[in-house]
Amino acid sequence: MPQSKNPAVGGKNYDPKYSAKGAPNRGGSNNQGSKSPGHRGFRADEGAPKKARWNADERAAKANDRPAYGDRPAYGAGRSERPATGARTERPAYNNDRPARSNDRPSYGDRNNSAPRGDRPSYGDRNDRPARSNDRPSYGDRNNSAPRGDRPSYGDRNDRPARSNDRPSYGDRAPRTDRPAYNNDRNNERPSYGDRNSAPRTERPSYGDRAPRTERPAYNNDRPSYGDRSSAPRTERPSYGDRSERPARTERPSYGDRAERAPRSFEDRAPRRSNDDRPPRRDFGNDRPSRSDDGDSKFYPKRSENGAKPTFAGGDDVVLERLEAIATTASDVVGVTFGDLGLGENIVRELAALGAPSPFPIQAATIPDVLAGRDVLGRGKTGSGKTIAFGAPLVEKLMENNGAKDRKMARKPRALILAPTRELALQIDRTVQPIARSVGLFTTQIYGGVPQYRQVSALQRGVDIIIGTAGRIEDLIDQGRLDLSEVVVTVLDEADYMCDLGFLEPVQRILRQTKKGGQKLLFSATLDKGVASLVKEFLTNPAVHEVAGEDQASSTIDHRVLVIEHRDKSRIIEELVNRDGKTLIFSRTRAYAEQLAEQLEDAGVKATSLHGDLNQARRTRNLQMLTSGRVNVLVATDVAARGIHVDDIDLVIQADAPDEYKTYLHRSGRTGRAGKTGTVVTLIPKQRKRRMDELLDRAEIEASYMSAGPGDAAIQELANV
DNA sequence: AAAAAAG
Repeated sequence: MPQSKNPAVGGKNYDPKYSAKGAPNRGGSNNQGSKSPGHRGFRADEGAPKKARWNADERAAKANDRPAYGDRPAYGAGRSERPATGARTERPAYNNDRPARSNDRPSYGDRNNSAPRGDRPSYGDRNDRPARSNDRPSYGDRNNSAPRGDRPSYGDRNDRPARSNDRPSYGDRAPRTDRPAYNNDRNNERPSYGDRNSAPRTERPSYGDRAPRTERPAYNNDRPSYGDRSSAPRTERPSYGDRSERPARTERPSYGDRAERAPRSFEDRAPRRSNDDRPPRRDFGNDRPSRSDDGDSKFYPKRSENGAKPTFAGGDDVVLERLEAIATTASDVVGVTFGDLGLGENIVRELAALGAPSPFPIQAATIPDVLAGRDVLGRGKTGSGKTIAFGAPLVEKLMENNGAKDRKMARKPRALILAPTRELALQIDRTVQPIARSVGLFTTQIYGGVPQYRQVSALQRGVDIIIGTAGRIEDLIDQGRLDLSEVVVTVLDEADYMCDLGFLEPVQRILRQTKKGGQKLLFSATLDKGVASLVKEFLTNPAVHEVAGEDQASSTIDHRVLVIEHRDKSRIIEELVNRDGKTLIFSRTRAYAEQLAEQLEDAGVKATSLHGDLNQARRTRNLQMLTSGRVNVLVATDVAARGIHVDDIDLVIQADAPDEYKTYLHRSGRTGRAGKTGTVVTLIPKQRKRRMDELLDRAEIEASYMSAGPGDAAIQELANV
């Protein structure tokens, strides 16, 4: 019997709860509900709301219903026993696969009452958890809130008048969103014990360090709080999300230098490789230019002397194919300030505080057009400052038309930023939020994997900018809790990726919910014709920008290909990772990422993993572990390929070679940042050599090949580059 | 194959 993910209705495994997944018409009023009243999927019948939501009591009851630990699936249970893919939270934790772990620690039964392990405060604290909601200080901000259990339903919350006054700045609050909600974590979604175990016990410095609650993944630790900001020495400030994705001002190659380098003609650049990276689309038909046309500069008009900008003919497939763009060179922006570009004083000041005193080329190129209200396609290589390129003018625009004066409750959001992964959405918010706050606008993150409560309540208080991922945004729309009809600016970050199979349709559905004629901004380091369908439907006469002189020749990345025997892969990786400095390893599958991380840990390497089979709390925490340096090695799937910034990754290992040149570019773009050097090592079996050649060719990357086996000195040298 | 939704 085939393992269909979408069994036919009535099939043995059919579960109405999941039937709407991915279907264009979601919220499926035609779905069957459970016939038994006690079942969570029970549908009382026609008059009922389309989704019967649990109330607090039901939730509590549900929590109590949970089987005792002893009744749960055996810890040794393999993944195959896991329920259908959809049921993430219920699945036995990963670490079930980690038999080694459980040996060196007491049984679960012992654990609850056991004495503190190492220097970690007693687990007693944990067992007391239910009490948390009472003494937990942070929610005290919401001074009047009833205890969780009694809290009014979401629908009632509009009535709370006090909110807008005592609301702490979003800047201060942000970490909470990230934090797995207590209730959920404990009652519904409590990380399985298996999950917990996988935290590297020995390295865990203290309980406080590891609980997401105290540690607040990613935020406070890494940078001074907003309050402290002014006093924090700018230069010492660690990366700030995307901001740091670009070279530190002081360290990047001077523009003068870059300008002097014989500028590689724009004609040679990216568009060429875009031509045949995917099967011909019907849209492009016979008009697809052959590769030999590439050098024909008539497709790439340069900026004319009078500065007149060639325009992009929206809907013209041939032009889009070539992604005709205005190339801005670094020398064009010398001496230009953000103020010159049309940004207001507050924003300019905030940008400086964020470490961006003057615009980068991609920013200088796109900001005026965004402010002018045009649709924009922007391409700038990884770490070239794209987040600010759209974030800052977006805020400026929102402020101009309407302003921050109108802060009424439950106002509808006016801008939307879509990202492909939750981590990226978070990171974008870390950059955009302070800019927005500097002019009194609010942002909120809307992404899955965390309870929706906080997101919904933020919406009900009223936010101006939404930053999130497709699934949860659609979910909230379906629930009637999110209304995009006033969204006048929409940004797609990693826009080409958002047009990939699986993303395109949700993105289209979301864009259709936004205000007609609203401005659309599409950005990506590898922006190409793949966005054609979106451009055609949603954009009007977009301005297309890219930055000249950003090619591999100017890169600080050393690309290596290691031709190896497949059976040696793990050992070679172990040897490569035996070094100082942060290493990011990409794996094709989640399972291998997990396995490899475990293997490295067993070998004494401080390593962890990042992939979609982890719950969001773990994902955030594990990424933070690399950021903070608590681990040196992160093994990730392509969830970490795009946009994610971690300072000082100096080695990227591709345990599995990517299939697409764009993936290669994005993965390798995690290193060599801030003008620092970085190395990318791709492991391939020799039969893959030819494919690899083609891929590198398309990516316009020059890499050196080398054959190696375990123990070869060459590997140690590589590790120490 | 991965990613993106569950109160």
